[in-house]
Amino acid sequence: MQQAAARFADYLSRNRLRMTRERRVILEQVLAVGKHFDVDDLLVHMRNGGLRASRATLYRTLAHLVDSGMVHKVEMAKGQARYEPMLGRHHHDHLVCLKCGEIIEFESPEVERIQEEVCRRKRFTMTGHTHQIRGYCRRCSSR
Amino acid sequence: MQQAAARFADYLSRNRLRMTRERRVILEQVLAVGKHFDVDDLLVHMRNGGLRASRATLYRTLAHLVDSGMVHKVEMAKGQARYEPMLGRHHHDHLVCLKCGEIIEFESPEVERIQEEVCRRKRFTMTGHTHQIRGYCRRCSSR
DNA sequence: CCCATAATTGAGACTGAGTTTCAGTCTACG
DNA sequence: CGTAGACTGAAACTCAGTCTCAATTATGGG
Repeated sequence: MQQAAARFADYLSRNRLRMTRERRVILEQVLAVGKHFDVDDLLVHMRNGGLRASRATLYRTLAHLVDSGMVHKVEMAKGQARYEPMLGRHHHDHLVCLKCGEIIEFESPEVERIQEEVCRRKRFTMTGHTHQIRGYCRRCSSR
Repeated sequence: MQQAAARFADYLSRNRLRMTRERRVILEQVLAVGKHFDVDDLLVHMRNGGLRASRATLYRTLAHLVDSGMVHKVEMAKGQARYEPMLGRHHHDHLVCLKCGEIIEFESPEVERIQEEVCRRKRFTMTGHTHQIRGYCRRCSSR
């Protein structure tokens, strides 16, 4: 947390942005909710803790956190975005359960390698990717 | 086209749905615009041809075409959906140029294989997936 | 061939996620 | 400190897509 705050502060100052109370609170809460939350989860979590920030500020701050690389944005179908803190975590992709909404992570260096190969072949400069597998998790499948 | 119409008619009757003028026109236009269009492309294309259907009907009919497997829906970031006819075409994924919007297709049986392997390991029943690589196409990269 | 029934349509209201605006507030450099 | 310029919240707005409902139309049975 100390470290995260420092890193965010660093990002902010490098971009002539300011460390405000709202940004401090939001960073702290993002770390507290843990992985795979959406803006409403965060809002509820904050209110439960007696804290608040407007939706607009939440979106604005999340954008900065994403920009700084401290948080990843995961685009789900129909434009519902979820976020996950990436503090020293590895890149990974997701299995998404269509029934219960569970999100399971997976990583595959092999897929990464193939992606790079594909880009090389197509002369494409990759800046990012999304790889999502949809279906039913173990629990939901068996019912 | 004949074939496509027959296939759609078949899908409709199997689902107690009706073959209306609007649906006929939309199917025809979907095939005419070719690959990777969004709803506005389709609407414009139709108006240029002196044809029309309401937005609501367009969305409803596209949903049926997707359901019948004749068209695939490609979810882009921020909930902008694009569609592509799949008449006897192979499954594939996409490279998306962030600058000019070009969409390049790629397929990788190897990735498919890995996906299945991942699902097996996680006891996950896959019903579909999205695999998109974002970046800059050859032309946009070199500028 | 015609009718009744149920599906379909279009216009426009509505939704939900996210963005923008703008006046008042606050941060932090000098 | 003071102040330029960044930040914030409320509310208006945008955008893609969905829903409602009254009027229209396809279709299967007689």
